[in-house]
Amino acid sequence: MTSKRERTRERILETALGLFRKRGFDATTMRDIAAAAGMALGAAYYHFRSKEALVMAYYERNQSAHEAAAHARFAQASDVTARLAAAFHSKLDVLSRDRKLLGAVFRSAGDPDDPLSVFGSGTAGLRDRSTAIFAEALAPLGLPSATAEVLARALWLAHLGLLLYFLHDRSRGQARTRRLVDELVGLFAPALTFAGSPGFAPVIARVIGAMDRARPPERPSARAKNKRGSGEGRSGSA
Amino acid sequence: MTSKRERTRERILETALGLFRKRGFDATTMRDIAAAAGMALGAAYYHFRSKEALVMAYYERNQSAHEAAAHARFAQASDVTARLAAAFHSKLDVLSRDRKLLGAVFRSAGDPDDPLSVFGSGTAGLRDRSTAIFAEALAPLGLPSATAEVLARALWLAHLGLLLYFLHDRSRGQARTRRLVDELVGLFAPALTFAGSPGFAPVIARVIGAMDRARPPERPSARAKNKRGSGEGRSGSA
DNA sequence: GTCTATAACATGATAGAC
DNA sequence: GTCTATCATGTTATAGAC
Repeated sequence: MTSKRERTRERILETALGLFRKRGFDATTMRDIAAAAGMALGAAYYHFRSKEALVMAYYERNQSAHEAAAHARFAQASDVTARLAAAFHSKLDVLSRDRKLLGAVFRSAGDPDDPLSVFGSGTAGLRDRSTAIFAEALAPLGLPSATAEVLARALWLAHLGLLLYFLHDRSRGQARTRRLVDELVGLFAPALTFAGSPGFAPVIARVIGAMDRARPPERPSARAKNKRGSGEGRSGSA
Repeated sequence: MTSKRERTRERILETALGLFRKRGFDATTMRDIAAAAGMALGAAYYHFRSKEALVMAYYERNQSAHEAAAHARFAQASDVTARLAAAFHSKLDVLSRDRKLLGAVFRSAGDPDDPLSVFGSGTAGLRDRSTAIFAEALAPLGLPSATAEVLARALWLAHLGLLLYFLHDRSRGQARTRRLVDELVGLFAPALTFAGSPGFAPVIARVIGAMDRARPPERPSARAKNKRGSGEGRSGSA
């Protein structure tokens, strides 16, 4: 039994996505969404604290879709080249209708205080799930776990870049992005085969060391939603 | 002799940067800027068509600073490892005070229609200048020009990633970012030495081919400033 | 051409009543 | 949970002073 809360949330999200797809993210206002969902502006904000939160909710849902799609493809793909291509292509498949929304995901990337930043702690769960798919793609290599983890993270990063490319790609059906995936996977996947060989151990160790030292210590998550430094508005809970 | 126009522009930009640095980009309003610069809101907009345009003006200026700083360092650095480190570190030097502004640069990255997007045609000039610095760092290798160009572009891309890391880096003096530069440069620069050797020619050719096919054809620059699909506002020049 | 003063607008977001 | 104000801000517009 879905609660009323959930049903309302769903209705808002569905309505918003429809409008985003049709007009784009910026051209769709929260008032449009609320009106189309048959409720007042405030009600929409009650369920989603910001317009970008709607995109994040969508993205969370899509993560599940990506997992399903990737797993389906993985079942047919045993070698790493095919599995990597499967991981990337299935992501593109899942997002194909929604390039217009995708930009909103990146908008907060450069703001460390934004809870919705792709790199922030607020999205860690989603990030881990996404990274896990790439780890699965690499599974047949049987790499040491530390190596596999580093590679999966690197692939997740590359996948972000790919989405950026995808989003800017005006070729029909984003054919260029599709080809780019094939070319890059074809180029680098064979090299990965060597990543487990003993000769590369020192290199791998060095990369792992560098990435470990580089990884920021998890901060206690500063829940700073207030952009306006002074403008406390009327939120005066003195 | 600087025109009045230029002097006023300078004053606005300087004031804005001061406020951005102190309070951050979002917390600084155009009204604040105009007031602090001792002029009316309209005057600020007369000189800068948008708030982000201020950031871009700043970025343009910083590009020049980076060129100067990098060249100064290049004069002392002959081997590629040192030159690459110089290129990256000088960029960080130039931006060190301004991490709070940097986020604004990335905000529009995911919007293909935004003239200020780092990947868009509106910023092509700045992008080329920035890429050129990395090409200079590689100069001692004497690589074929096609190879050098591909590598320089790749480095420019990596440098964007570095800025993203820099911006999120909360370590004191962004020490982690500094170390990351050293580690990555130390790791990859030696490998670049082989990029010119005949054995790697086929690999390089393949990468160049992939990147050429992937590069989008320069579009005739759709100067779309109008985000709101329908909202023509009052600009009704029927 | 540069700027002031002021009003207006659309939108994202919030507070407080019901 | 939902609605009705109400706000702050980016941005545009207008009319005129120098």
